[in-house]
Amino acid sequence: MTKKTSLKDIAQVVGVSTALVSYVLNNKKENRIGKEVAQKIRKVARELNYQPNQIAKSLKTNKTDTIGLIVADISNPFSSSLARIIEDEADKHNYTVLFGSSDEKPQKAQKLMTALLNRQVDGLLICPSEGAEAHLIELQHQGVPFVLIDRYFPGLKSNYVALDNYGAIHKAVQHLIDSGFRRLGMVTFRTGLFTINERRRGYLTALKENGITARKSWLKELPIDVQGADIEKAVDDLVTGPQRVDAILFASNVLAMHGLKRINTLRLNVPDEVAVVSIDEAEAYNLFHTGITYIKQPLLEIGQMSTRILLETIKKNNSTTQANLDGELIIQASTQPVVATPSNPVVHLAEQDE
Amino acid sequence: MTKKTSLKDIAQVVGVSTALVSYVLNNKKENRIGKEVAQKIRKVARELNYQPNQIAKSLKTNKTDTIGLIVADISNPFSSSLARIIEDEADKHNYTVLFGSSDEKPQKAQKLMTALLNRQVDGLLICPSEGAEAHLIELQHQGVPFVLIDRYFPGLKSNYVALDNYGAIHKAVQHLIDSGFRRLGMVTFRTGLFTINERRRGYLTALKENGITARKSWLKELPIDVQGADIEKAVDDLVTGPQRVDAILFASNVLAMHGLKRINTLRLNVPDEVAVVSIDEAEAYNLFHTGITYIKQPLLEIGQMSTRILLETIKKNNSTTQANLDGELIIQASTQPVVATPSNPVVHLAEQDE
DNA sequence: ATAGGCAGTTTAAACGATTAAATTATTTAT
DNA sequence: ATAAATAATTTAATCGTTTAAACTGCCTAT
Repeated sequence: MTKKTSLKDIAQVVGVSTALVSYVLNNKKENRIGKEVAQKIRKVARELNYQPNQIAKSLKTNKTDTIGLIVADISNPFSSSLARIIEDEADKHNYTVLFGSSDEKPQKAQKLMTALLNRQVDGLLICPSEGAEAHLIELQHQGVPFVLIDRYFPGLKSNYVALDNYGAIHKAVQHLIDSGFRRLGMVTFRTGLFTINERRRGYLTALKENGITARKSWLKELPIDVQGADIEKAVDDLVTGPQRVDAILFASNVLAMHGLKRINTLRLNVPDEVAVVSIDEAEAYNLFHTGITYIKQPLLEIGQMSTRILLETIKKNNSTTQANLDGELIIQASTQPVVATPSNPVVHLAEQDE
Repeated sequence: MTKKTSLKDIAQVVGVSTALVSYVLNNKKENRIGKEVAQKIRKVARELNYQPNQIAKSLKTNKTDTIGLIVADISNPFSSSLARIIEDEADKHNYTVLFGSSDEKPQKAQKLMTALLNRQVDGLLICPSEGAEAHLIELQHQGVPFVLIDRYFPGLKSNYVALDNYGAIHKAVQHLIDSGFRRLGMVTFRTGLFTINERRRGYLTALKENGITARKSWLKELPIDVQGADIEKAVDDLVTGPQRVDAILFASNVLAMHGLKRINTLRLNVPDEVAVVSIDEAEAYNLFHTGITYIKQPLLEIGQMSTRILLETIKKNNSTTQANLDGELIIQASTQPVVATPSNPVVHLAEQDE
């Protein structure tokens, strides 16, 4: 790369000190600088196409105007949509975003954070994996500003912005029950993550409140690094056998994606043979033969809010903000009450088997 | 943030100069450093959890081990998948990725590049928008290493890695014709971008070679910042009227997404009423009632190759690499030859109307 | 006349690393 | 014993900025 022009170059051309050039270009000490010199400096800066070296600036000011974003996988639509919102919000404040994918692996997340922090990011937006808690405490001790996104740890007093998972799933389950479904399967993750387990709690509580005994076989908990085939297997289990369900709730877009694919392959009619609700939206749902009822996460709000909180915290480490946002239940055809037909008599077996 | 330990801190504790600490921790002058001192330095560094300040290092070495990625929109699955591959490849070489979305707007792309370059990224991976050429030439003059991804300008001698668009579309069209479809619609973008126009050329040439006269109404060219409704309208036009097509080729995943949504809404049977081919793959296609034939871009290769070329160029500005990679045609049910049935006699009207 | 004030500008240190060159200490050869 | 060679370490400049403090004229008030 050819050398870029520095303050020194401008100073030399104009015949002043670099300090003065710096003052002028940063509009400091405005009233104490000669008008003509200021103008000349600005003119020369423009002519030489001066671009400040942020690295040098950062070294001195201890600020990089850069934030780090750590998600599980940037190629996941949830993550990339969020990334885009965060990028836009950061840009509004002249911040730039460094990113990395943790693959849900704590040690990879840790390595990422170190890399980002060594590059002196001013703060972090983190979608934490299971087992991240200890390291987050470490971050707090170091005084690194950060905001958790989508997930948080109830025992950790930190900023976070997340969906009210319990409430969202509770709402979805209630809707299914109100629509006449009673044998409700759920495909979710098996993990120690509080927010994910809140989804299970929402499901179980709503069933209980409606006097439905949850069957063990209805709840499919899969590892967080699940493969598509496992999800398909879970769906197979749910829709066959004497204890088969009449509705399935997918706890994430990845689960729904593979689940719907399987339902598609099995040529199951939705909602006649099985109703479906998903958490997260996905453009993909539009391609399914039936509109999919889903819980719409307030992504824009999550992204903007978390970014703003982070930038606030960077400015002055004040209070802790914790936000549990409401999800909106978007009702589509996949949970329409089933109308009885001769070939498909509506018989809800929930209370009568065994 | 609490102050991190610096070379100076270590030097003070051990009672040596910072230079020596630097030499030890970077394994320089290995044979000329006392064994015990070296060990002690390493020990103290570990104890104080020393993390080098990359900013300071960068200022001195003029290297940040950071590359910038500029795509049209990081939330687009094509971009985010690529981003993930690039991230992984960069990580292998201890590079970190800064990203930004240009929204296909040249001035936004320019602003982004300036921001990234001021942060002294070592090089750029760019998916350029229309009108970016002048600015890329500027980059070359500045000696900024960069590699274009997915798109390039034939008049610009620069590194690039892209799909062989002409060949890919040609292959897809030939496949449609071989499968018995003759009235082939195409939904693509209207733009000055060479690579996009290569898609149109592939389509028109393949038609011509097979003795099919392309009809103007078969080719739908939409603005690059197209809205979903426009795409749906284009599909409506293609599948209705006396000149209606029997197959549609979508020139990108965004186009296919909305197009298939519309086909879904219209309850058109694929491929009986209209065959479909798409460029780019998408998980979403799995949710469609029929498997979608598509051109699979060698994403992994594109991402890895472009990153490697960039890192090579950063190391020593040598030659120019230009790669046009082959797309693979993945044939699914959406282009199965239509079998005649009483209710759906196979009559291809291509040559007989008007 | 002369101290004080003000406008305009420069000096110089600092941020945290790297690294060529200089320095000091030790060993070896004569 | 002494010069030369080698080993181990330090000095000091540098990267491109920022910014407190010092400086230089000039003007004004006493």
